[in-house]
Amino acid sequence: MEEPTLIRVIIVEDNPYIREGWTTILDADKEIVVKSVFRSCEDALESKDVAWCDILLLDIQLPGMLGTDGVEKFLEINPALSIIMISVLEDSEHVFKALRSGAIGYFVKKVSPEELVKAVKVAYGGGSPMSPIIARKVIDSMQKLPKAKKEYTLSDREQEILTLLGDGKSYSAIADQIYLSVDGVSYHIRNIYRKLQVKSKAEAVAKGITNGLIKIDRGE
Amino acid sequence: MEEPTLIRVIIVEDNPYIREGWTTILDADKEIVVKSVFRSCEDALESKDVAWCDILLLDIQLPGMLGTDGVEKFLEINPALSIIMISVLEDSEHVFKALRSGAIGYFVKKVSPEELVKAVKVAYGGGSPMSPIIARKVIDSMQKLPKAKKEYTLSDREQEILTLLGDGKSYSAIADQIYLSVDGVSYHIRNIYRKLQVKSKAEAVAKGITNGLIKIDRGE
DNA sequence: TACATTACTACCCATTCATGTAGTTACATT
DNA sequence: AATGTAACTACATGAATGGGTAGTAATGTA
Repeated sequence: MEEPTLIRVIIVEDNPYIREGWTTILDADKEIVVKSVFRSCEDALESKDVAWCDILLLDIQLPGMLGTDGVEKFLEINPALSIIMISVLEDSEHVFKALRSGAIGYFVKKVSPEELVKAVKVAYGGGSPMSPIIARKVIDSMQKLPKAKKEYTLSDREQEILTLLGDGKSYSAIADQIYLSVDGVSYHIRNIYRKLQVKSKAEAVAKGITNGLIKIDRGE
Repeated sequence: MEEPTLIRVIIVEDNPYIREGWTTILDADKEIVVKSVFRSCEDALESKDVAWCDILLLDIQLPGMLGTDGVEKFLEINPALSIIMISVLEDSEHVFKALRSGAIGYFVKKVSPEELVKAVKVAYGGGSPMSPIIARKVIDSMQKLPKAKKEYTLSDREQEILTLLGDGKSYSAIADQIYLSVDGVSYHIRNIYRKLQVKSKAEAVAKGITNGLIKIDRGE
């Protein structure tokens, strides 16, 4: 019987040499045990081991379902699974697709045995194993999006009202909610329009969201 | 005269012990030279060294301007500067503020000498040095945002019109632009409202943007 | 062929919006 | 004490909006 502290790993990789190489490397570590090995997402998804294991090493270029597409399916079965992509592909497109789908780490196949073992342990410990180059791609993408925002300066009251406009509220609904006359609301909205250089609710909301002026609740 | 291949580092940190410790550690490496050391962003920003160096190690909790606020100022002076935050603070808020402002790496102060040296070299090599735990926070935030989008299926015509609504166009302006009667536009907008479960332009635009239905041009 | 759906046109109407003008009150600056 | 400004209230008005109803041509489906 194995110790309960062993890190249980599944490998999905079509190349038999790499597959066996990884298995050997990981099994050699006394904290890690490779539970199952598959050559496609389809095979792995049929297995019951997915629900029991901790870490999944997943290739992207596989016969049948691509690894990036498999990520979500594996997580549906076992949301606690930590998926590390290990692929020859290193371009931003694949990296982001994988990470946005729910993978928590990404390595290139030329990974060294030490790195592989470390990656599994890091993932098990709640971290994201990835090369600094991959990390940089992620950081760069974070920095790009919120870039083009002009600095509009709205008062607290104006932001509050703009947010309510984003919820589709009418002047009178806003007036009720913030205890103000309809004309008071109108007063602020005029000022918002002037500052944002717009002339309708829809335009104001659009600029408000794209410039981070409105705190969005994706809750509903 | 120094070799041109030396990695030039600036340190901004108010604690003199840490400051000197880092300097000693980094200077001991033969590829790295610490060019200047400051105890506040203000001091560093006055210096001309910022424009010449490669790496900036920046604390967050400083007297005067916070490191997270300083990031943008340093990058204005030298956009090629790679800024690594090294702070006692590890919460998501500070991590994201720093990284979104333009920092490319983040470490906690208990960083080991080896890690510090490695971080500087990784940053110089175009990577993002950060602990796996920090990386995980970043990945988690990536996965959260585009998550809650329900799949609303709008026709091409509806998307087209919704995008125009986002520009603040009126029914008649849209009608003119896409060669349709005002009532035709009204027809589509009603359907958009039904599908998105909203009842005003502002609300439709808000949902359109947050759910990726509107292609935003931040150009203007 | 009968029936349903889609993409409109067309008309109506109460409500809401955008905007102009004209006060009032409170507070800070000079 | 005078001036200015921010945050409102109040009134007015034409234009735009949202929603209901009805009809048509084109397309697809049973």
